[in-house]
Amino acid sequence: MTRRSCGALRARDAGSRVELCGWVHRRRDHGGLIFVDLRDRDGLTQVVFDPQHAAFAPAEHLRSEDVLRVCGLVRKRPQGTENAKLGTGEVEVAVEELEILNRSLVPPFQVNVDENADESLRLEYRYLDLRRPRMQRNLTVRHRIIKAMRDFFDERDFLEIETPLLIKGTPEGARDYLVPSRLYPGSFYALPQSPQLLKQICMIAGFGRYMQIARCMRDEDLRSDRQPEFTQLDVEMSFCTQDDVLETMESCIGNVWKRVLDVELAPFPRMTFSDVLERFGTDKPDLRFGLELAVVDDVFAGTEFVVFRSVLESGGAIVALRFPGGAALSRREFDALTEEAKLLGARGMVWVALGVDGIKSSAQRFVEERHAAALAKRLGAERGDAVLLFADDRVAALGVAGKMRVEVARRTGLRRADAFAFCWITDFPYLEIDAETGKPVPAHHPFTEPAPGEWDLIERDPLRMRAQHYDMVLNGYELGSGSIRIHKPELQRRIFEMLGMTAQQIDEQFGFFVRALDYGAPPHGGMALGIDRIAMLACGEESLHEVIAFPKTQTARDLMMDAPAPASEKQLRELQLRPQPRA
RNA sequence: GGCGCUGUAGCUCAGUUGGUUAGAGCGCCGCCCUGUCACGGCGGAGGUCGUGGGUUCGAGCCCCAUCAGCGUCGCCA
Repeated sequence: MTRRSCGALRARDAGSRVELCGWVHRRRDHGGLIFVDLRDRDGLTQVVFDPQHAAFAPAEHLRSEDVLRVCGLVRKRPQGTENAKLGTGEVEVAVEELEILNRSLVPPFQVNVDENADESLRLEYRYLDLRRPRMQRNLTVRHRIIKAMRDFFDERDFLEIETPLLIKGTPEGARDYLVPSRLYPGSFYALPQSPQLLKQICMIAGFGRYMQIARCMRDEDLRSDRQPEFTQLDVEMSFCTQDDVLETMESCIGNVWKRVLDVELAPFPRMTFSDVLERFGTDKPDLRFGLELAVVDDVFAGTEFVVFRSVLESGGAIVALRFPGGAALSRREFDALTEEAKLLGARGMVWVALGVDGIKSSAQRFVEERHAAALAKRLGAERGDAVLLFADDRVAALGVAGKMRVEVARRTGLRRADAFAFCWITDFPYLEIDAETGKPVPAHHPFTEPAPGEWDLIERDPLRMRAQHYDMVLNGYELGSGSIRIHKPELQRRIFEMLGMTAQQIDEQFGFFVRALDYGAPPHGGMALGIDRIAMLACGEESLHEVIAFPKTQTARDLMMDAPAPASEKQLRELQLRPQPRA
């Protein structure tokens, strides 16, 4: 008698006696014969109860999700009753012994059917939701991804080093989750937004090659692709160039896709930030389809059309997007599309339908055959397509056109669910103008090394300075960023000063780090990739909820545990905390 | 924090212009059935429509507020 999983048995096992443990997936009671599909993580096996055995009577009262141990004889199913849909479908187990290990209440939603429950109900009864095939499959894929990553870096002589969860907060960046200190009332640990400084210190400590599957927390609002608590593949290397990091991370992902999904990835295209913005209107382009944007100021040079003319005169741009087959849209549909564009931030939208019987446009009087021909040529559009035009200041027009590009692709079915289009974005600007203060601030984090030979721009033309910073993008999602770090203490202080920090502030907040740089910090760089997003896309899912065992809702609650929850008086007293009455 | 969508039976949903006893499928309960696998057949129970207020002779439907889930903008160095 051997224990087997519910997905294991095959025709060759016929004749052996086995023990199976699992949940009642479904029961089919024929009166004189009862079939039960027994389920575990591995699959389903049909077990049969025959009236000749003592197990038959209790089997009449089995219900969905009861937990069983059965023993019996594996036998081939009678000819013609095999089930090709099941891996175990050639055989069944004739039950000789039944033990009901536990009963289940009637579940609040059907566990044996995918896709039928409300999100909040699934989260409240997450243990039942996780029993379902979809979540079992997704979490298995997630496990394999993480395993493949660890194996890959182990093979390359990286060391996994755990960094603490209770650390010192940083005022910059995302909002910290704070943990009050009992021993130091009024003081707080912060939970890491990332192990950034700690992994850099690991380089200073001489470990050379670090990786970690790291939990990170950010107290910001959620999205379907953003959780307050997430897992990242965190990597750092010493004595490396940007190309070294890119090669390492690309190989890692290539390995993961090969080992987990058996998909051979092509080399990732590399694009500069300014290039990708011009072509796709975003720094995280979805490259599963073309539909590249075109700036068509020249096509409309000297136009009488007041909207375009005023934008051009004020230094703005007109950005064109091809809509394959879009000429078939009705005016009503174009109007709806225009509204959609406005919701995405467009000031307006001009459409040009390149119909077989001529041109139609929302700016009919100003769009002539020569305009249409020029647009078609620039975009590679054909008769039957439409062209959408957005006029605004350059960045805004590109941005809206970029969002509409994705919408057009969605409508025309160009976003293939089974395609994986990775790319690298490089040469980001080092600084951007802070919208509130109008001052230049680092576009990413302040530990990034400027592009080679561009340090001196910090005095002359800081906004032209580029960063040795890079993003990995997949299907329009940012998977993660990395950079070559500053390793010279004086340069690091320089950046902090540019941020407006005094020497004292630098010492209070980052003193430990700058001091570490003072003691022989090697040149180093690295990257972090969001494992939740990687798992989501690898599983073909559109929400992180589907690849995280116990996710938070959009309001950062755990519906199963009902967290967060108030602390007891005793706990608050010990921490010397007192909740403020609500204003 | 702003805007939007959703909330009706255990679950997924339908519910006409506000008008008697709020429907369906699945699930559940009972009976029957020895080859089903979304088993089948017969019968049955079950909801006052997220919550609170308002308009009205009358509200699932209209209005206001509120809660929850989701989407989106802000935010995410």
